[in-house]
Amino acid sequence: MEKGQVTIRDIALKLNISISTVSRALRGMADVNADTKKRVLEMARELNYEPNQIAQSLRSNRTNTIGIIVPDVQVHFFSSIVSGIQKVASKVNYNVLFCQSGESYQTELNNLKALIASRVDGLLISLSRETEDIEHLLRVQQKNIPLVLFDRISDDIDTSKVDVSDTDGAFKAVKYLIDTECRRIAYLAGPKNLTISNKRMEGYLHALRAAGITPDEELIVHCNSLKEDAAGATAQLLSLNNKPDALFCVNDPVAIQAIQVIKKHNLKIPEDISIIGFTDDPVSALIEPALTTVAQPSHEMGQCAAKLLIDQIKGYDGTSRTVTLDTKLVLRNTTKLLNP
Amino acid sequence: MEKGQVTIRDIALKLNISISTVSRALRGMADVNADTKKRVLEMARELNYEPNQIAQSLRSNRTNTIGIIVPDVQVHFFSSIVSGIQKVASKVNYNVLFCQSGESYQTELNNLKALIASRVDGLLISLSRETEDIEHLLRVQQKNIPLVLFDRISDDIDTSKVDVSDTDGAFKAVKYLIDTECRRIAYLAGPKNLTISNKRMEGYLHALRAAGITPDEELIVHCNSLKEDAAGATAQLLSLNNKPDALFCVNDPVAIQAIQVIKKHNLKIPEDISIIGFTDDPVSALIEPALTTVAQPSHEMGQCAAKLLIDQIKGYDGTSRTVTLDTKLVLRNTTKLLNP
DNA sequence: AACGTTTCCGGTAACGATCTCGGAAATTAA
DNA sequence: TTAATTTCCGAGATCGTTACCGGAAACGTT
Repeated sequence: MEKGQVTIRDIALKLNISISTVSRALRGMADVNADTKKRVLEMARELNYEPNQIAQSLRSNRTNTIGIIVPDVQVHFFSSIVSGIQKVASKVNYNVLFCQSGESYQTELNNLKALIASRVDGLLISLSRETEDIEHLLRVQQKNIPLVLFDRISDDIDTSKVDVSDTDGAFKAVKYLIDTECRRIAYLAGPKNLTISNKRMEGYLHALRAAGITPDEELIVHCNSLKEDAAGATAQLLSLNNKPDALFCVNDPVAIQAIQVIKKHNLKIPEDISIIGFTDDPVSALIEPALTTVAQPSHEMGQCAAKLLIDQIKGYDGTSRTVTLDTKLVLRNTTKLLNP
Repeated sequence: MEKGQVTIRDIALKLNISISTVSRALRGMADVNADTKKRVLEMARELNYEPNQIAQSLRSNRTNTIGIIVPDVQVHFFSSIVSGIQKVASKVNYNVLFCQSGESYQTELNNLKALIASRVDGLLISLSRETEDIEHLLRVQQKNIPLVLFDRISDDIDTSKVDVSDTDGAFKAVKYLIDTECRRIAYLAGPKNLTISNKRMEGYLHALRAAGITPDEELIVHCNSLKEDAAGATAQLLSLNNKPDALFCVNDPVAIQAIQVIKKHNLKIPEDISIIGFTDDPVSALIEPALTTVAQPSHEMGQCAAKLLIDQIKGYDGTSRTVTLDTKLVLRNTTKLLNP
């Protein structure tokens, strides 16, 4: 029973040959005797040898590992992305070092430091809600580490990005609300510095203006820490003299909170007030009433981001590209039917 | 603009001192002049130096990295565990290499191979549904790699484990059904080789017998690939001459499927048929009717497993321990009220 | 003044794998 | 038989870091 793990040196000693030969045999190189090669492979299997990727990495300066930072993997949207990333990575023999920022800028910095120290070959990051300064990302670029941002991206850095058509998705949602006779449409927004929240706001405003409706500032409410604020924000909207007849929400959790509050106020959904969310969380199809929402292809987003990154690592593509995935309005029961 | 990253050698060259001194200075060792140390630290910051953990790992034979394998991180129960693991690990400066088996035995083997090659300091594994043979886990032990199993554990290996009180949780659930006047209680089970499914069956049978009810084999139905089978199994139960008046389900997704089918049959929940799930998925509180379920502390399970593993890695505890976390019956609206 | 101590620093050998180089043995060609 | 070539293998350097060892100053002690 040895202490550490088996090395090529152990194999070499057992067979009384040099480690160079063992290395060549294991890597399947040409200039090694067929018989020697067979003996090496057999011995490797017998000793249960596994190559030491740490040593390989040090030598080759490549770790075959990519790093991910997401805000919180407990959010289904992110776990779905992480799943997509991991599957693609594993298919091309890349490992995945996984971190969570917990929506904290400081933790994001720490995560990044750890991943850089681990010499990941590339990075996939979805920014924390607190992150405004992207100095740390620029430092990543200075080190020539390939970087792909997804979902929570930043416009202040020139790198590859994957996002969804937020503006267009919001536009489609709000247009649908207008088409189903809603006129006072509120927007339950996210934090003011969150890019995706702002892009969805653009779509919201655009749809209103396109229909000749003047946006009412009273109807745009921001909420920060999702659940708690969302309930308060909804209550605030319902207490207006001139109540909204529809609610467009920055994401599904907010929409679900809104539904609970509206139910408590004994208002009918969608007759009194229509609701549309964003994301298509699995919960949304199961709640009562089932939530109409703008679906984002989360799994595909992860796969796409991973592919972009790996292409960059392998040097297939040096340019930074932004891929925008399509969103789709999924009609359920929190919205009225379109009149034919 | 250099090619690779900055090394202590670069710092040494710039300051015209030896790499040994730089190393000592960076590690804050005693025998280095205060002024020299200051200059080294300043230069390190100026050059944006990050220690190469790969080299450190090779030298020290420790990677400060643990590996996780879960079946599917998109399942909330697992993402919650993974989140708990990652938080604990990060707090003690451990990295997390993340893999998914996708419920495939072969993929689990591949994952394990990759993690061993990466020389993780320890492993956290929740077995795939396909896994029956645990030879691969024994090989891990032969290599003296600390291993902790969680949730999907196996009785055939002596190692640290974290699970929940499955049997007791099932017992409490079924007892509650009996206490609320249910008599023909069906069990919608998982695959036959799944330990947790069998343990829950034990609790189910125990509760029945304790109440003097003879278990009816007709009322125990197994389903494999979760969603599709669950619907079929439920339909099968509803087509019996002597229908069940309650359904105990191996997990929440199965219960939720069952609810949909039962609704379609125009049966009233819980008046005609009561339902209890297992896990307490976040969805369960939001669906209509809200699902009564046996809650498992998933986040805590992750944290506990990570702590056990890290204690083992650091050599605080060499013995293999099994921690069983408590389950809690969460009463909602798919069950009748208890008569006082 | 001669000695021991302390302070600080550099050389060198590892960790495990790979790659380059060169050389010995075996084979072929002349 | 000798020369040329092929086949196969080993020595050594290297990746970035740390640990061990030893040495040169600078200091204090008698």
